[in-house]
Amino acid sequence: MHTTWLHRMRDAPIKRRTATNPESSPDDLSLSIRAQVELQQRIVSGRLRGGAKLNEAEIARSLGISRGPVREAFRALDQIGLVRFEKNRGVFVREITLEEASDIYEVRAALEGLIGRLAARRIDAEQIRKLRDIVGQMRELNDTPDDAVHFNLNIQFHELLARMARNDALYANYTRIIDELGLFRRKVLSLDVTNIPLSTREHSDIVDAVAARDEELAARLLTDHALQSCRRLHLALSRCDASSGADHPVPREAATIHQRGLHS
Amino acid sequence: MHTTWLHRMRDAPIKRRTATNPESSPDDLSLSIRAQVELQQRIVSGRLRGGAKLNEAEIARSLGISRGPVREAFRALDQIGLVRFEKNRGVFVREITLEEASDIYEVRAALEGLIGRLAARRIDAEQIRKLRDIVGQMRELNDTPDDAVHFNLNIQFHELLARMARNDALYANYTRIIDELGLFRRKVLSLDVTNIPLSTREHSDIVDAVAARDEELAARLLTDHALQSCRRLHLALSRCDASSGADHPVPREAATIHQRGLHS
DNA sequence: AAACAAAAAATTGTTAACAAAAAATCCGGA
DNA sequence: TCCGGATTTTTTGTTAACAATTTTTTGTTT
Repeated sequence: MHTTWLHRMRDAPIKRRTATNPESSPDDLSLSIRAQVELQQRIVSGRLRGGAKLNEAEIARSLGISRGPVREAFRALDQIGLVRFEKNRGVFVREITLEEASDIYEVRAALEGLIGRLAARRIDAEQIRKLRDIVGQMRELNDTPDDAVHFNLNIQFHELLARMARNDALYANYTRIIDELGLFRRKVLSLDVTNIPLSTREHSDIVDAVAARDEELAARLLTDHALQSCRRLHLALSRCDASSGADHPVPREAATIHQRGLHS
Repeated sequence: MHTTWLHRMRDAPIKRRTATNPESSPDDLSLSIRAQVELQQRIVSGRLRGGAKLNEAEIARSLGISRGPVREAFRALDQIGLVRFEKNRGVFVREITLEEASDIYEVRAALEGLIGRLAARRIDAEQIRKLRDIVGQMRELNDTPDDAVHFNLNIQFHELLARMARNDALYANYTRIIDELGLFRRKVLSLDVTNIPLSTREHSDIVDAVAARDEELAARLLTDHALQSCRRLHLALSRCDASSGADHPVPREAATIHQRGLHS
């Protein structure tokens, strides 16, 4: 339930304050949450690129709020892994190395496996129809390839499947990882790393496995699919190696908690 | 590297500001981070129990700081899933239902599988010795059972193994999930849900598999081990069902982002 | 010009005050 | 005694001011 309100917000963004629906006004969201949503969108969509410095006062001004809520949003984004604190120096959009991306892809592959298993167990006919619809849209791109469109369909497909697994913790962890990989979006989109017909075929096979309720096969296909994506990325990146050398403010040391635990 | 500084802090807490080591002073940590560490420990250790309300002013006073950094710490803890915001009502230590715990255990099982696979691939002799040492300590408890001690050894074992997988993203996600399950600590410890000899045997088998570099076996054993834990918890909880009815401030609705993504 | 030091400006970390909402208290009436 | 409503108190959400650190600029020297 509460795991999906933000996505619902995207699916049905027209909800405004009305007499019949007085509680969905943006006033229900604290300023720090609104700031977090805004910044998260800017980062994941690639409008704010990796390494960029986020100026508290400037952002606060641009959002029409004060610095307090902005700082709170920063702390949340830091935990998500989209942003990085450096004490007395500021916060920066996280930059991801190829090694880190590979690590994340490995985790994603593990989660995809579980998603496949659970989705195969719990999916219903209507949901299968939705998946096949997306695959159909992918097929149409075989004639007129458009990497950006395929990219979005791909994300849609996997996000939908993740929801169908009906495991809130899994979904939350999955979407967080996808957002983290979104830091790579610009690089991935610039290199046209995807073979659209091949990718479409893989998605089609996945739907078939899930529809057949073959948990093992669905798990294996989805795991391999994620690992393949990682591998393709590697190959493409190693091809054009010494390409872009961007100059960002050089960090010195990270002083944050990020996402690790205690176990006292 | 930066994924482990907090744990290193626990391993060697004596480091103070010295001429030779001037940078490890607590002054390097912002107040919000110190607040987060403190609160996280209190929650994960069970000193702050689920549903408890966290009063900003009171906590700020007890830590000798102002409310600003405390609020920032709250936002971070909210993202981790240890705390829950309710607008204009306050923050509460998150309560976890059995269903949620099961979901989290499923995710944990998937991650444990990957941990087993990678650890089997990358572990070295010294690390194997460390694992066997922990298993040895577990065996000593067969004579004088102590659930709390076994609990800690168990966590130590898995935390160590997670580190040996040498995948920062995996480790970060794993420890976060363990902390989340720590919200269950009180319940788990109250019921003596673990069969110590059996558990010890399972850990011994896991070390053997990893030491033999059998990735498949290690992955399977660790996955099953996690699922078994979940199952045992289920059984124990269904046994003593209508036990404790605590009365906490009743929440109304969650208004937070928690850990989900956007994908604009 | 280049390099260094000092001063000035900008930015972050922290605190304190203010505004608004919720919770607790008080009080009158059935 | 118990219930409902108004008032007071407490607590949260937000902003603004202050302190401390870093960055930039300026000025001087070689």
